[in-house]
Amino acid sequence: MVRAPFYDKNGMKKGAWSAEEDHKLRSYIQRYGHWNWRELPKFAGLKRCGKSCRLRWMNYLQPQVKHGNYTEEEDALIMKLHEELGNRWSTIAARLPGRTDNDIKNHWHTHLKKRAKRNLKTSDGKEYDYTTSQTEATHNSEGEAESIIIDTLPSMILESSPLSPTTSSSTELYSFSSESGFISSLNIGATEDICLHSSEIYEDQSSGDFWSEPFVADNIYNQDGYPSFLARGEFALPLPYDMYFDDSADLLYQVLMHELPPTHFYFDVIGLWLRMVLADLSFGRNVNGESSHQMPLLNACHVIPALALQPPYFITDDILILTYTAFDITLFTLTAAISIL
DNA sequence: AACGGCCCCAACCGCCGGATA
DNA sequence: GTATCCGGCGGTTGGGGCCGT
Repeated sequence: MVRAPFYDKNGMKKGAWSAEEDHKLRSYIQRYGHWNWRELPKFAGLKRCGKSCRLRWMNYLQPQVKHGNYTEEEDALIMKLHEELGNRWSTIAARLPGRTDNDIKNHWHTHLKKRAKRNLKTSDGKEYDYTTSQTEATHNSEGEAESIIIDTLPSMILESSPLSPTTSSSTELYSFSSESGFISSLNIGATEDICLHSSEIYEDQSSGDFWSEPFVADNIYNQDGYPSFLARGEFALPLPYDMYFDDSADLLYQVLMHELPPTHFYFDVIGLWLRMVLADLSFGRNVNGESSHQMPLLNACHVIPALALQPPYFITDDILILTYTAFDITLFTLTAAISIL
């Protein structure tokens, strides 16, 4: 029924999606939203292009999406709307909750197109009375009228756009994690996990638990959503604060490289996280410092708590905390903790 | 049972418009 | 004003499944 999976010349997987891929994509989006389709597969641990991920999510994985089993009233509505709008499938889909443009398009070509032709012929020149058909169809067996719901179902998924500055506070971002109710199973404190090199971390994406598992450390945040150790002032910047205001993630990464012993086994892992987060933040704001619709704060949200997670392992007496405040991400302060043993 | 053709639909592709740099 | 990026849209395709011969 679907195309056999294969890899293109760029190493991107194409063709049918596996259950594991579905699980990774669904888990990631349900937890962090889709902030940038092109970047998303990297963080979700998928070897797919962003477009493919978007398509898979929009047409198949979204929880409110219905498959098949078109009702008579849905068929009638599609035929009526198609007569009015033509092949504007997305517009038609917007009028049918739970149905996607692709699904409606397929349904039209495989079922309704023939029926429309047949209706035109059998009605002997008379137009098919969609209104009558719909009215009849919307009465159930008890004779009570059922209205066709036009409004889109409220999505349970946190959408990334538009993410207004008002909703961009760190408090709300962190509470998103908490309200989702996921408990971290990331046992990063275990010796065998700590000793992973960053390249192994990347490779481990396919196993699921590194990137796909949530990072939550509720007890380490104060009521403002900041890490409690940060609120207590238990940090110091190794360089003038202005040094950290820069668009370049690489620059800050270089600072870290200079400040920290590169042989430290934490360094690769945390440096990698920090690099990714900073790249996201740079990417997510425009020249005026305004957050754009592509703001990947949700991604930052899922990375940052991890940095302060498991206090016995990351919060030690010898700790370096770097604070990077994006210009107007509304008091959102990115804090990375680098443990130096 | 074997074969071939059609059906169905998930997924791909190319293009477009809007936003941003 | 122009270039680039990204998401969205609609047309098309690939191939497994079904059905008739």
